[in-house]
Amino acid sequence: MPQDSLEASPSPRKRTRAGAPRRATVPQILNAAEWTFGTRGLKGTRLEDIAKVCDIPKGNILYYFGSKEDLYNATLSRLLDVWLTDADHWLSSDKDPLDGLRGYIEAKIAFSRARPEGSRLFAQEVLSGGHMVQDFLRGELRAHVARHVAIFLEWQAKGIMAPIDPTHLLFLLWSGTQAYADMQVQYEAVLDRTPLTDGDYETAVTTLMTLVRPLFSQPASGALEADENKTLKRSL
Amino acid sequence: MPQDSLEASPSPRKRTRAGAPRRATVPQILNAAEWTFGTRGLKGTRLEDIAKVCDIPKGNILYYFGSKEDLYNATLSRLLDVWLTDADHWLSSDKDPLDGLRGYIEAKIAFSRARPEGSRLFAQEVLSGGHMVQDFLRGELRAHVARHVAIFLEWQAKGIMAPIDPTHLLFLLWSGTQAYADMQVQYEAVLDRTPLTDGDYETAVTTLMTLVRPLFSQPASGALEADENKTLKRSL
DNA sequence: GTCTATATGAAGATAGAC
DNA sequence: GTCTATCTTCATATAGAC
Repeated sequence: MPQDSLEASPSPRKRTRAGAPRRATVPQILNAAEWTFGTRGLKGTRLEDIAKVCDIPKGNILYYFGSKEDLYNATLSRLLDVWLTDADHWLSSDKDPLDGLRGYIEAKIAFSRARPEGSRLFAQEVLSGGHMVQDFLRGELRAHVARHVAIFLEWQAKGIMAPIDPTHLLFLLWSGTQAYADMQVQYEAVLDRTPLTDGDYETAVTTLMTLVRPLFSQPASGALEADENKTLKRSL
Repeated sequence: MPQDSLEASPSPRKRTRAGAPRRATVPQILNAAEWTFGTRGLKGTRLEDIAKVCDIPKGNILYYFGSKEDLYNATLSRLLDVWLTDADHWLSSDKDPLDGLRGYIEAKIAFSRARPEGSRLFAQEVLSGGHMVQDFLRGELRAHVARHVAIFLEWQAKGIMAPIDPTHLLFLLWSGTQAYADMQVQYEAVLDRTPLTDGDYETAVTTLMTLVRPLFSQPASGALEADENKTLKRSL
């Protein structure tokens, strides 16, 4: 029940069996809120818009959540919960690096495709200064980064990964994958396709993998095709 | 006078020598608007905020620009003008690919650093559906992409560039560089530095170059350092 | 041509009905 | 416990003063 943590629930004292409408409505509101906040921002969103999507009177939203800002926070926190856990387990020091990275990249791209509004919501928030997610950024996210950086460093210590700044590499993986949600309309306009196709998202993964692969190559398989006749052993 | 194109100037019929306050005030307003719109979005921005920065009464803004939306459009269009021209000349088929790419990447990062609000303004706009920049996306930007893609394809035809999707590679260059403006607070939180240092931005460039370099390697210089003793000639 | 006081409208929150 | 009518605030835009 991650989303309940921030919810201003009006005294759920006695374990009432009522609240059937509540259990149905609250997640519905959160979904609609994620969509609307993600595309229109906090200020750009009217509670009535969310209400209309849910087909409920706008007052009800303020009944379930105390205020517009509270709803915004609840929506954000539900999102952040999914986020990290989703891609976190892909990278570990014992797995094959390239397999792990491919899984990570595919997971991030899949998220951008499946829940673009979520990605956009977070982007909107960070873009606007990220005041609502300061704790998250300085806490959970920093820990998440530290874990992944440690893995990269381990690989580099073992000599199986090229010397590249681990943190900035992560930044590039984030931005490259999330942009397929955040900059979606830009990409659609450039590619002249709405929506983007399966093939487009596959190409996205392939392109990222092509850039990442040489970091692990002995020496550089895949950079140029049809070229397997080269020195395959490295100095280590 | 790019910004005048969208400006609702009230009948500048007779070539009046007045407008001295105008010439001083209008750019000032546009600068303040770029900042405010970029960090708070269209809806999140109050004309009074912009007015306060410029130290003028808020009514004046509506005098110079017809409406809030008109000011927003003017701000956007001034930004887009700078944008493409800025990095456009770095890539050309006769230059050395890696030099060109380094120039391009450095220019984009420099822009992210020098004018982060501008980058954020554009990001906000695209994130929100990009309705105000549809023409730009489907016109100038698409042409810009076509030019660069053509160069990449030429390099690939010559066999000096690895087979990677040119458009998606561009996407990654954009997202990777712009994120240093758009996701600035996130990066600052992760790196625990505010603001980011010269070194951080240098590392950003280096990291991107490390990923891009193998695309042009004979066969893969730079992927792992201290390893210049390998086959330097390719099959072509 | 430049600036200011006022009107108009919209959206969030509250209090009270069911 | 759930929902709705009303209040209040606040920001844009207008009209008119200087």
